Amino acid sequence: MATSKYENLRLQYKIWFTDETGNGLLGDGKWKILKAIDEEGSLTAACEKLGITYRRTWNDLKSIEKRLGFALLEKNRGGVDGGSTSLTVEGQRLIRAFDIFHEQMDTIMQDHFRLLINELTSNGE
Amino acid sequence: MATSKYENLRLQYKIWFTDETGNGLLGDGKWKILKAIDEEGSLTAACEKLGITYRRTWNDLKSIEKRLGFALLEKNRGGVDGGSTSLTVEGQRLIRAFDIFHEQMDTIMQDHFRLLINELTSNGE
DNA sequence: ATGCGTTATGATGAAAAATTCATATCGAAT
DNA sequence: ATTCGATATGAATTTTTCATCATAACGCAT
Repeated sequence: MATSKYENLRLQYKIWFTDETGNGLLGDGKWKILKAIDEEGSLTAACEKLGITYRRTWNDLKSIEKRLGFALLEKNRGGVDGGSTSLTVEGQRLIRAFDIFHEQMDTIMQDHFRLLINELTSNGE
Repeated sequence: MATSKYENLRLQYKIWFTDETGNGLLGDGKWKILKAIDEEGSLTAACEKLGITYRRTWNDLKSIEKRLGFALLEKNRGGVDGGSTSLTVEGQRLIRAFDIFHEQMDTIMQDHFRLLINELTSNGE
């Protein structure tokens, strides 16, 4: 049995943090933004890097700040270079934790998915 | 340290199947619909059960049929009872597989999430 | 042949989300 | 005080998504 109707199925997933009532706090989108900010040191630069609009990103970050109880970002405006945005230590720890979690989930998910596909293809058709 | 800024964080996730190019094929929403159809034996009844519109559901199912290579549903219309919709054997196997996968992921996710929170709360603050 | 309940579809409109455009604010350096 | 580049926001516009309404087609039983 070389091919099966399941062979081109892929698995995708999303994870996100919420508060006790289920309101979204931090998900993949904002996680990527925060990572880019950490690398670039600037919101504007991070947006260019990701190819998303400044306006949109700014809204997203505002909603994070509003919902999360503590600061992830340190913003400075003015100055000779116009300003900058960077992550607080806690922001860095949080995205690092998200990184690790993603790595773990990637492998676990795909492992289990492979098993699932095997089962689907073997016992039937 | 009784409380921490992380203590009311929760984790949520979504999984879905796609084709090789990332187009969504089957996710939680359609999975629930299919389950309801399997239980009710009718699209109309399934929609009422879930509290969603027939029109919407019908669109969703059409998109599944279009993208997936094989049939999940067996539809009959007319007849004394007006008609019916049921799952094919393969449809049943697929949603059963989704069930199992979800169960596995639920426990794995929460286990790893707990570890993550522990790490966040212990080494820092 | 007609009545019934279900599947099948088009058309319209409302609501929400995303994008675009414009503009204000800030502060170090000159 | 003026310049400059980045942050901060409002407002309008477009796009996308979702909900509603109306209506056709179907086929078994009577």
